[in-house]
Amino acid sequence: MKNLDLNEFVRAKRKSLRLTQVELSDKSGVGLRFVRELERGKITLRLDKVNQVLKLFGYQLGAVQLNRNTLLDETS
Amino acid sequence: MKNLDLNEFVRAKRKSLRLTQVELSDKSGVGLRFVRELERGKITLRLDKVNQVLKLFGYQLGAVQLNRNTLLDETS
DNA sequence: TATTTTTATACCCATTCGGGTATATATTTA
DNA sequence: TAAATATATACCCGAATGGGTATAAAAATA
Repeated sequence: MKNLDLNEFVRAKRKSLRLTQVELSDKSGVGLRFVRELERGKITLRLDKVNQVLKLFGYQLGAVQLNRNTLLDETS
Repeated sequence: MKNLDLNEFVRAKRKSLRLTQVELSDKSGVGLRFVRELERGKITLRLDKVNQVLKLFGYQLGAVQLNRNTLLDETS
């Protein structure tokens, strides 16, 4: 199954910083292919690689409750 | 302050349900070795496998903010 | 329209995850 | 104490990740 908006979150954050996938790849240190697979919603990615990207945005992976309406992006 | 690490979270949740690693392995469908590596804090795990475990607790992986110096911790 | 930029697929392949299993080391219980 | 249970560590190995690269397609720009 798709990975809970994580892909959309990354894409939105990247766009908000006006970065291309190539630039995000360079800045985060992960491969370009990884950035693309991440934004496309691949679910078998490695935790450390995802965190490497999220760290640029000031985020990291953590356990969040299901059921709760997290459809709203509270980036305010 | 660190937001309860994923490995500690899993272990705490498992203990609260009075499950052994073997039982968690069976119920979640991941291998026993994976459960142990997860609770030991291995960072190169796969997203889908971690989510397979978290789902049992009603959680899943998501992007959470770093540098949360506010005191509104909902940690048990 | 044409050009440029960005993103999507496909391929090769070294690295390594993750399952299973066995053994060793706690930890708990009688 | 011993016995039972739980957890940690180590090994083999198939399968898949992720990097790099090339090409195609799409989107943006003039």
